[in-house]
This record gives sequence, C-alpha cells and structure tokens, in this order.
Amino acid sequence: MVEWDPYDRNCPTRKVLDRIGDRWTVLVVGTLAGGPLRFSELAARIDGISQKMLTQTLRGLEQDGLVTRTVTAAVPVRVDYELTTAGRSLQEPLKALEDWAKEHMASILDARDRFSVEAPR
Amino acid sequence: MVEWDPYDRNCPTRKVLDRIGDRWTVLVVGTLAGGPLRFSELAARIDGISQKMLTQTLRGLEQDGLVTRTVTAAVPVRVDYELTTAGRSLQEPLKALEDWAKEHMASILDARDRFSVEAPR
DNA sequence: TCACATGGGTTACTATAGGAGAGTTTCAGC
DNA sequence: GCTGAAACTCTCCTATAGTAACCCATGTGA
Repeated sequence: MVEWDPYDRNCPTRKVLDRIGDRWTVLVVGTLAGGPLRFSELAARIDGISQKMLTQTLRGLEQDGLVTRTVTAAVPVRVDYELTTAGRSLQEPLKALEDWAKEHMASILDARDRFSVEAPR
Repeated sequence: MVEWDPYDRNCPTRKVLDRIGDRWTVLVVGTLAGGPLRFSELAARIDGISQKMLTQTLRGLEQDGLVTRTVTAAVPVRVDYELTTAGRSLQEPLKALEDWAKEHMASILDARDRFSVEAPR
C-alpha cells in the first residue's frame, strides 16, 4: 500500500477526508444504514437538508462508489439509494464519531458556556 | 443521558458534528496527538493551513474544551496548545476515520475514474 | 537610535458553499 | 390535452471559508 499522508496538501486523502467529514455525508450514510431508501424518504428523515444538497451529497457518494443509484421506470419514476460494501464499511467509523458526539455533548456545551464568561483574549 | 438526535436540525449534536467533521479540526487534533505544540509548529506540520484558519480552528477547539492554550511570557511570546482529556478521547474516532480513508483510497480513486466514463446522467 | 527579525496573531477582501424556492421532465390515468 | 407526483435542476442571494497583507511587542546588531 502506498503511504498516504493527510498532512500533505496534495495527498488525495485530503479530498476523502473532506467527503466523509462532510456534515450531510455523515447523516446520509447514517440514514441509509437501515437499508435502501428513495430520494424523498431520505429528504424526509434528514431534517433541514435541501434538495440541492441531498442530490449533491448522493452524487458525491455515488461517484466514490459508496452508494448505488437505482432508477425504476414507473410513474412517477422511483429512485432508490443503497450503501455499497465500501459504504457499509464506512458506517463503523462514522458511528464512532456519532457516539463520541453524543457522549461528549454535555461537557462541550458546558465548556462553551464557560468560555464566553472567561476568554480574556 | 438526554437522547440526542443528529437527524433533528435543532439538535446541538449537529454543531458538534460540524466541528469534529471539519477538515482542519481533524488534522489539528491528529497533529496534537503526539503532545503539545506551539502555534508555529502546528502551522508548519499541517501543510496548506493559513494562520487565520489555524487560529480559528484552535479557538473553536479551545471553546469546546478540547485543547488548552498556554501563553508563556517570553520574547517573542510563546503559545502552546495541548489536547485535554476530552480532546484525547476524540483521537480514537478520528483515527478510525483516517484509517478508513487510507484503506479505501485506492478503490475510491478507482470509482471516481470509472464514474466520469459512465455517468449517463 | 533605528532598522530588522520573530511569533502569533488581525484585517480586508475574494471565492466558494449552501439555502430558498420556482421551474423542468416524464408518463399514466382521466 | 391536462393533471399530478417524484426527482431533480436552475437561478438568485447570503454566509462562510480561504488568501494575502498588515500589525504589534520586544530583543538584537550596526
């Protein structure tokens, strides 16, 4: 395996980190964890995502081979998205992040409160 | 523990996900993993980061109680940054992400190449 | 004493990302 | 021929990320 180095500006891992660190990507992958869903179902479950961002995020994931896009010729057209094997393997690290976020929420909110009081910048 | 739900737009976990999913945050925390460093050392190791973004990222991490900022009155001033306990606990999920990125780089780059050929959008 | 170097930032500006919302396509059924 | 629903797609506009240049306090050598 080549030695990837995210600390180098030109290393492609930078782009991959951008993709998987993206807010919407985390949420889309997490939502698809339960099985395939269609566009409108994703939009409904991920509160606050715009159609544009959902389309963009899905295209990015599709491009990276992390989700598949299946069009069913019906009326109206039906489009399903599903995680690939690689996509499912991403669930684990993302879940770790999600769990960390949940676990440390309280202390972080606390720290934010204190910070605004002190902060003798 | 309260039930946090990142899929709700108003849940504060959203903000936390934004912070820890941030490209620079991942790299700064990863760089600080080896022990405390001063501002200029961080800037040198994280290729491509600007002073402004480094300052901003560090302020954010400090605000969330993930790093400490220590000013030593010397000439010129010396400022050290170090991970807190909470900050160190973040290393693990971030490392998982980094590892995932390294492991799947090849197949992702491959998928990207194929995508531009097909893609009968 | 005065220009210069050094570390750790700000400031001012520009480029890109993202949001709101209207418009588009496709095709069965009325 | 018109309607309606799903899944986009486009336009406009604001907010955030990013870049480059400047600032400030202090010690040093000429």
